[in-house]
Parts: sequence; structure tokens; C-alpha cells
Amino acid sequence: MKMNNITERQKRILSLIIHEHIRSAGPVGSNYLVEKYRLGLSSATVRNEMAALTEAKLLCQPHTSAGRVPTDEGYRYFVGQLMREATIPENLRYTIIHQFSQMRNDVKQWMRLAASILANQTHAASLITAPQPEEVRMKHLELIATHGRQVLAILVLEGGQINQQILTLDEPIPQERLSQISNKFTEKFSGKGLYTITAEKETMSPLESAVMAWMEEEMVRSERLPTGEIIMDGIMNVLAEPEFSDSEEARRALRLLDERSALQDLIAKTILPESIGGVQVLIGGEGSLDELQQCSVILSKYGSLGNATGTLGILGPMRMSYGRSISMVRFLSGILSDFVAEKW
Amino acid sequence: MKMNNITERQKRILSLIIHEHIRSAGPVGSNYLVEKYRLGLSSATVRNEMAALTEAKLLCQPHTSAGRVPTDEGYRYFVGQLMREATIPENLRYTIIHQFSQMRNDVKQWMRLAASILANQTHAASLITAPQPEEVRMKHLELIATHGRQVLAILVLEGGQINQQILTLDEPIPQERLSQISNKFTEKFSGKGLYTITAEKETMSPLESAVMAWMEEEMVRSERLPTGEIIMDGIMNVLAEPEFSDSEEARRALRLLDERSALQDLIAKTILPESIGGVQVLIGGEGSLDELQQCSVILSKYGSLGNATGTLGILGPMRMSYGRSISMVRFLSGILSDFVAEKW
DNA sequence: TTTAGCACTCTAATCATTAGAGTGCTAATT
DNA sequence: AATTAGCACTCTAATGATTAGAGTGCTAAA
Repeated sequence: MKMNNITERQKRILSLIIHEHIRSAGPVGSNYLVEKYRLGLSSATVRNEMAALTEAKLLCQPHTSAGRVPTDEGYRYFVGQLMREATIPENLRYTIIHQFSQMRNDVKQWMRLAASILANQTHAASLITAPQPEEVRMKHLELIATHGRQVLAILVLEGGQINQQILTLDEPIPQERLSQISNKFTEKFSGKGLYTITAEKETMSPLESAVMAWMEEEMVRSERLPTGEIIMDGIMNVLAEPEFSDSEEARRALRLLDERSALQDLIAKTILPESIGGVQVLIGGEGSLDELQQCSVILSKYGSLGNATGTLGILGPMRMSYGRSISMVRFLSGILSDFVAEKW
Repeated sequence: MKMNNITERQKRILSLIIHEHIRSAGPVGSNYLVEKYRLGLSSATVRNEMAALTEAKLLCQPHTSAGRVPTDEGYRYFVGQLMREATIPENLRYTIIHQFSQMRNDVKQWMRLAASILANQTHAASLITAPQPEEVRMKHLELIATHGRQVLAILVLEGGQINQQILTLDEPIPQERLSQISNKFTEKFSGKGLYTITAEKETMSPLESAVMAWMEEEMVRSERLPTGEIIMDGIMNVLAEPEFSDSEEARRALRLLDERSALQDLIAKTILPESIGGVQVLIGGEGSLDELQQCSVILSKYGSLGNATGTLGILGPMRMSYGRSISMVRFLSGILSDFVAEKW
């Protein structure tokens, strides 16, 4: 990070320009600034300062003779040094918490609610991954005969994640025998992780080892991908922004949301491992993906360390209200952490 | 439906215009048509026919002196009378079936795959609802103590749908007691529908009736909404079409996909109850929603009657290749029906 | 250090002009 | 009776010229 020598007045002006640009989506001129904010200055002075800020790569002009627009770096400086997070009004806080507590006790519902609130409050697209334990541990196994050779296998992992699949056996097996196996496995492996289970293999019937194999496969799978489940909301919010009215630009940005794998990558690359509650801000596609040149991403990890954790955040135009957005992401991250810890 | 008296030659010309318009997205002129398709006719003759078709409301002109564009009715006539479904090449059929059979035995995976194939093959947005029994019947109940007063309740319905929730009890209950209850309920209610269960209420402990209440609530909920689960894919395909480059238009159409409830409505209104395998085509928002003025929807029900059924289909620009799209929807509907019937 | 003043630049809007694509109609042709 | 050549007519989309205005950068004065 480069040391930017910037006077207080320049900081002020940078802030105002960003503020104004976020509102208007257009370049901001010196005259307009002076009049609107009653700076005790002439436009010429402001122009000089703006020239300096342009020199410092914090602003730029779309054409020789237009107002200024913040650059990526300008935004970063603003978010890092100048801005302070908005405080969320007490009654909004209250309303949101109320909505959560009224909800049925279901993680997926919480996720949906969080995504919806986030999208509405920030006017951006929101995304959230299911909470996922660092190490998966077996909790309970259930085998239910459906008909013929089909068996519905349900594996409950610690933390409440449920994996299910229909297994087709070689021959029909009575429910009794199935229950016997599932009870045995549940008793034997409950609370144990993948490693322990694999180590404790012993001689067993073909049926048992088939079930066993499935269980292991399922646990490996769960450990690797974050359940695959990513909930999104407010995709249309992004389309509504003027910078994406061109639809070519829009498609590029939104393609990302269409491809879950790319999204998981982004999250994996961005989120620091030990950072629950911390909020990370990626401005202008910073580092990672080209698709996001016009966008910013705000992410936060939620859950409780050692226990299950997930990620939530928003993706919006670079020109977004960072103060509000960041505090909103932080707030919801906190709420979800509480709910997951408390009711889970 | 009005009786349209249309000569064979006019049918030919209408078909060609639609064909050409689908390719070019622009109005089609008489000269172009004559030259490209080597009709043994002069452009003047074609113009006369086009005038007749315009009179019959099957074509229209964007301006006085432009080529012709098919109207909604034009498309409907074409789809109903003129077009024949495309045959899907043998190797594509094979490839698709192969992909399904290679998949793990998991309905959600099948849905994802179907949505993905549909979107790619038709270049439209695809959607698919989970298979859903007409009447939900209880299959199995499982209560698992997590910690403290939290209990993970799992309700398996016939057909394999799983509902879960964390219940918070008044006081901690040992796993043994929980198992006892779940066994009792499973034994007593397995295979029975909501009505029967409600009727058989009897005196029970507070704990039992709490569980009971949850079960009922969950079954009611499942009966009403189609699991809530709708999987979509290829939303970006729609944005890619030139008629939506304006992004205002695009947003209107896609808002529908953002709001699940509206989508469920659309499906409910459109799909005939006893029509598995049949394909329904809605052209230009026909009847229902204004948002879809520029769009067409192709839907088909899949599953097996009496057993679980779901709906799948696509939403694309009115200017789409109906022959291909319809046969593709029909094909995948068939495949899913087979898989759901066979492996479930 | 600030600012008034002014020349200069660039955009976006408006208007006129034009080329060309396509039609509709009439009269001639088959 | 059906087809077609021919032509006038209409409308779009592209091009270019003109202009108003927003905004800058610089210089010289305060």
C-alpha cells in the first residue's frame, strides 16, 4: 500500500466527490460541488485540488473537459481511510432481529431471509453460503426401505447438515435389518470424524460395507464443497444500476453469479480463514476476476470458529454506498453467527 | 380459436418469414426472401401474400416501410399448425441419457442436470420444480438430540422428500425418550396422510403433542407449496438476446424469475392437471402476465400420476426456435419421468 | 495562497441531408 | 385470373454540421 500524502482539504473534497458520484452516477464538477456544499472556496481552488487528486490517481476524467470520477484506487482510499461505517438505525436493527426470531428454526430459511434483507437494504445482489463445519463429524444414520431394492439413506452430520440419497441394493432387505444396521453405525460412529471412522474399519457384511462406503463418500463430499448450497437474491438490483444498462457489461458481471464454481472460488480466495465478523471489501474486481471490473464485493464470514462457518456478502456496482453496505453486511453476519451458535 | 383461411403458399411464406426472423431478429423483406430461398416468384407476388398475411394479423410491420415481423398470433399459428417438432439427433439423445445415468441417485442433482441441459440446448432460461406427491403421506420420523434443549427433527415423507427443523424444547430430553417417541409415531402414522393423522389424535404428553404439531404443520406446508424448491439455469441466456439488450425490457422479464411466488403462480395457472408428458406453449405472455409480453414459455409436467409430479420448462424470447425447444422440453420431461419412476 | 477571468476542449443535443431498403399500387403480361 | 415489372412513395438509420453548455487549466491579479 502506497503512502498517499493528501491534505485534509483534499480528503474532504475526495469524500464529497465520491458521495456525489454515488448519487448521480455521473462525473462531478467543481462548480457544482462549491454551490451544493457551500464550501467557503471558489471553484478554481477546488479545481486545483481536484487536479492534485487526479495526479495522485484517486480521481480521473472521462474526457478532457468533464467533471471527475473516482478511480478504483480512489474508492479504496476512501473505504480504507476516509469513510466510517454507517450506524444502522435502532428501529431497523430491531425489525431485522425480530424477523429472524419469528422465523422457523431452519438454517435455509435464515439464509433466505438474510439474503433478502441484504439485497433490499443495499440494492445489490446478495449471496450466502450454508454454514459448514471445518471437520465433518457423523451424528446419525438412518436407513429407510422405500420399495423393492430402493433404500433411502439419510446421513445427519454434526451441526445438522443432512445428506440423503436413494441407494439401490442387490436384493430387497427388510426394514428391520436396515434399522439394525443404522442403529449399529449410529452408535458406533456418532460424534466421530472421517479419519477415525476410516481407521476403524473391520470385517462386515457386503451390505454393511456398501452403506459404509456411501457414508464415507458423503462425508468426503461434504468436507470439500460447502454443501454446494449458495443462496442468492437481488440479482435484478444490479441490472437496475445505470452502469449496467448496456447489458453487455451486465452480462459479464452476472455470468459470475450464474456459475457457482466461480463464485466459490472467489469466496475461497477472498475470505481469510480466521476472520469471523470481519468484513472484507474487494473494489473493482481487485486482484481476482476481470468480470468484476465495474463491481465491488463485500464479504464476511459468519458462524463460530471450530464449529460451522459460512460466508455472506453482496456484489454490487463499484459505485455503491460503502458505509451502509459494509455495516449491513457486518450486522447480518453477526446476527447469523448468533443464531447459528444459539439455536443450533 | 378463429378459422384462418390461408393458402398453402401463404403458409410457406409465413414459415419462411418466421424462420428468417428467428435467425436475424429483424424484419424480413420480400426481396430477401425471394433471393435467399429461390422461390420461383417475383418479390411483388410475395409482397401481395405478405399483405394478406398482415391483413390476417399474422404479420406486422414495425414501420410503414420495413419488412414484416411475425405477431404473437403468427407465432401461435405457426406453432399450432405449421411447425413440426424437431427430432433430436440420436447421439445427443444418447449423450444426455448417459449423463443422467452417470449421476448419483439424487433428485436435486437430476434437477440441476436437467435445468443445465435445457438451458444450454435451447439458449433460454430453464426452470424445474421438485417432484411433489399430490397427497403427502408420512413415512418416517426421527428425533435427534443435539445439545441442551435443541432437538433436530427430521420428517421423511413418502416419495423421499425430507423436512427438517431444530425444535427447542422446554427442557432437555434424553435421546432414548426421543427415539421412543419417534419410533412410536413412525409406526403409528407411516403411510398415512394428513387427514388420517389429524383424525387419530389422542391424549398424549405435552412433548408428544409438540412434536405432533410440528409434523402436521410441516405436512400442511409441504402440501401447499411445491417444496418451494425451484431450480433455474441459464438466466443469462435471455439477457444475451437482442430484444433484451435494452435492459429495461430485460429486467421486466427477469423480475419474474426473481420472484418464486410469481413463477409458481404461472406454473399453477398454466399446467393442466392430467398432462404428464404433454407440452404446453405460452406465446407472448398469452393470457397471464404482462411482464412476459416479449417472451414465450414452454412447460411440461413430469413424474407419474398418483405418484409425485413436477414441472419443467423454459422461458425465452418469443423469437425462439420452437421446434427444437419443444422437443427438447418433451424429451427431458420423459427422461425425468423415467428416472423418478424407476429409481425412486 | 486564493481567486477572478478567460480561452479552450469536449459532449450531447439538434437539425438537415441522404442513401437505401421496402412497400403498395397500377398497368402490362402471361 | 394470376403474376410481374415499374415506379412513386415512405420511413429509417446513418452522416455531418452546427451549437449550447458544462467544465477544465492557466495566467495574472488580489
